Amino acid sequence: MSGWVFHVDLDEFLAAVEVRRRPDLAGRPVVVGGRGDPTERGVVATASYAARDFGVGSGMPLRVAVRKCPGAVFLPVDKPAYDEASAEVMAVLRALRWDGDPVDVQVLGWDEAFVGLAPGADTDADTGAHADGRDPQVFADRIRAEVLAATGLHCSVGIGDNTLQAKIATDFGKPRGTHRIGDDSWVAQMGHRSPRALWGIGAKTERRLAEVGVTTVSGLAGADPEVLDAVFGPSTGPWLRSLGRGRGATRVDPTPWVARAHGREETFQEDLDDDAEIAEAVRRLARRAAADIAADGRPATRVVIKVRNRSFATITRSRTLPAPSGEPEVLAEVAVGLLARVERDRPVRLLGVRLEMAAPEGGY
DNA sequence: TCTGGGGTCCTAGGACCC
DNA sequence: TCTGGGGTCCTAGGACCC
Repeated sequence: MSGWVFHVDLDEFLAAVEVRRRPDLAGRPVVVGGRGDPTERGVVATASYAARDFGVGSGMPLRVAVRKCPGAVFLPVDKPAYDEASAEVMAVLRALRWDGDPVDVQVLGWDEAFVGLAPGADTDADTGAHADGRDPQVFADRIRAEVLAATGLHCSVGIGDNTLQAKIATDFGKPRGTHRIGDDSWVAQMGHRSPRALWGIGAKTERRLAEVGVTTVSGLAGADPEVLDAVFGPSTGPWLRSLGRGRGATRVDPTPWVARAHGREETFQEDLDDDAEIAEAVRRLARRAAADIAADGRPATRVVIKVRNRSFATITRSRTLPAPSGEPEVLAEVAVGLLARVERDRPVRLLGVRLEMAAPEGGY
């Protein structure tokens, strides 16, 4: 074991950024999502805690949210504002020092990151990682205080012996708090819970695990590896078992994230039923995605389109290009051409175009 | 009351080749 | 006599996360 891992997660991030620039909204139910119009198609991206008291939560259709909380303030998703606020927070984290030693930061998304001591700082000869007298609780409180002082935003911090434990611990600390889960307390804190509590296990996997008799984290830890492999495959099976045992990366990886693909998709306010209109929409989405990969300076190797019809059935069609291309019109033609391979029998609610890119120079 | 938009990774079957 | 077997690429779909 090489040291503590911290997981920093901003509280009600999108709503908090909105409140920061509109202090009159403080304490009020605020719902950020879609274009900010709760009569439109769209879902809740973030609800403030005051809105959550009314039963509003992430992923909920805006039309449902407004029914549960008619008095809420509905705001559109303002990506540039959150990009900016996120960069502020990450800069604070990167500037942190723990007893004078620098830290590594691994960004997971707009509002969360792992933080850990950079290699070298905590390896005090052979004494072991936690034997150097540092108090992780004190440092976690410092992280919260510094982020708040520099950005005006509240966060919660999880402490773990690895990334999985730290990530899960944060939820127990929310809001505005800290919590620790370590190898020494994993079973006591997590053993009795549903596997769904683990980062990476969703509703579907929870159900499939239950079908083979695994209904708790401890049950997953002790499950027959052959059964897991047979049900989930030779890669996913061992990984699931390791989750049950509370295993995760013990090092924070500061390598900057490099995108594999860029995509654009749109759910239409009114379903499209005209082939020419559909083709034109695909062309438009392809051009936007092409602009995204151009900004990355890498050509596309493969084009994928996505078509979701009125009954929510989703079809994808893809083509690997004979040679990589960054030409918007070439990519748009390929995307439109893929439409011919979709037998459409009803109106379309969503169209998407994704461009997979060539690996950057030097690989990932 | 219908269910966003941005991503990643894994699985599985068929084609193709040796 | 039914028609090895392994490796790799391509395609479609599924699951998950923020």
